[in-house]
Amino acid sequence: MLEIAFIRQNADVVRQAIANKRLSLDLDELLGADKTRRDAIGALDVKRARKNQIAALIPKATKEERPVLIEEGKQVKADIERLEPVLKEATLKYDDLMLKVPSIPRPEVPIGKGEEDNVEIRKVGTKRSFSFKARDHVELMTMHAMVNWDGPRKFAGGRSYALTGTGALLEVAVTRLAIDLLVSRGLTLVIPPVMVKEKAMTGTGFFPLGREEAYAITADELYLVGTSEVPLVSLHAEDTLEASQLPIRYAGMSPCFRREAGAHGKDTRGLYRVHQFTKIEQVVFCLPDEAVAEKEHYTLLGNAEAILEQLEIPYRVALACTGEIGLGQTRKHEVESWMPGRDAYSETHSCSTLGDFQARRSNIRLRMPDGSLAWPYTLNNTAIASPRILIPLLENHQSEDGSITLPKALVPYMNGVEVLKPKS
RNA sequence: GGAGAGAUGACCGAGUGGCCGAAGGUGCAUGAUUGGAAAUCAUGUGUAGGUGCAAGCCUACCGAGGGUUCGAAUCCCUCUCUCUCCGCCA
Repeated sequence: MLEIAFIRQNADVVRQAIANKRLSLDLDELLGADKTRRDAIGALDVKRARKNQIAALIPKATKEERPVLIEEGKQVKADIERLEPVLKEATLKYDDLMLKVPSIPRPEVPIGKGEEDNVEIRKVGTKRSFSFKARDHVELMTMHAMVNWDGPRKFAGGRSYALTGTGALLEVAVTRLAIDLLVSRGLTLVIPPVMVKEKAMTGTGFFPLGREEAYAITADELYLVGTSEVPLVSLHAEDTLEASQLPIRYAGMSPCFRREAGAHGKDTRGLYRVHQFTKIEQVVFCLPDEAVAEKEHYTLLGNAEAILEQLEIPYRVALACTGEIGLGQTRKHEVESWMPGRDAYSETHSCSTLGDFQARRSNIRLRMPDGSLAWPYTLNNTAIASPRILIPLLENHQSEDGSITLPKALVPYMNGVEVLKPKS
């Protein structure tokens, strides 16, 4: 969320950000709502001031003055009751529009529409060239009985699955590997609630625009989170943090739920796009300083890369263009792992800086050493998301007979097993 | 799920209709005192919005929302959260 004063003074900058992020918000509508709201506040404050004056005068008034004042008080009360709905309506509209104002992308973010406009930063690792016909993860996982495909689709619907046997063990293994790496690098592991109130979704920027993406538990007015970023950031909602507490670095572990409402018919094969997955997410709160945030951003990116390195998965890092970064993000790097079955680098990690966007929305304050109040910056990045990460893991480490040679770092997490042999 | 208690400023805590943004205490800050500290004394110490060049002024906020009243921290209703006991349960 941007500050209204900033929006008023930099309307063109905000308009440009709206256009570059491919949003449809009409800024003039917001500025109009702001004007209406401020006019209403002005008119109402005058009446309220008079109300308070009268209320203070009455106890001191003489018998004769009293009825006159009470009469005026009634009149003022009527005026207030007439003005309040005007303000309320203006405020509702204003609040609604404010939640749709994007943060301003940082200058280095390339302007563009879609994925094709993302800028590749680097490629790491070498794509394997296979001397045999490589299988995709669906074939491999089927050979290894790592997944039950059909059962869940009957009782849980499309895009559902059950990891079984070594498939399930692999998820536990990569998850634990990621946790250990992050903890060794100073992050605090958190297992947060995954059912949250609307304000957590709004506070982190996923609502209102992403409402269709979330599962709602209507009976209890709760929502299933699509990432532990939501509860981890919300952990400090309404708090005032001390500057000395920062940076706060969390590693969240949670199931994640996504309706994939806008992706019907897309990526339907296999486990690339599913409704439920497990993710270890990194979340950082830091001082509102671009240099500090930049350092944290690249540290988070480095953590993700270290995990891919341990898993011996070739990947590339791209700087997402304006059309591909979210409402609140000011900069996003995508880490795309090489997936031979798709013959493409595909997103497995997403590293974002959000500036004070989430802090403002979630009302996370920061007490600076000089006593002043500020808003901390927040950042996040995937550490590992499974089963998606199993796709490059299995596909890149397969042999001709379908067996999987596990990367060294993963072996201890698989009880010393080095090679997984297919069941059939 | 049932019964009860509660929610006031950084913290503790008073306040059951009017001059209460809120007593008192603690903490914190500044100053005085001191060789220095403690103690003591004095002063100050919330957030947000509106307006103004500024000093300031006005408004809102005593868990949240609504109601009664000329006037609500205080009365009424709804909700949320916390605690205690009972029940159920991994």
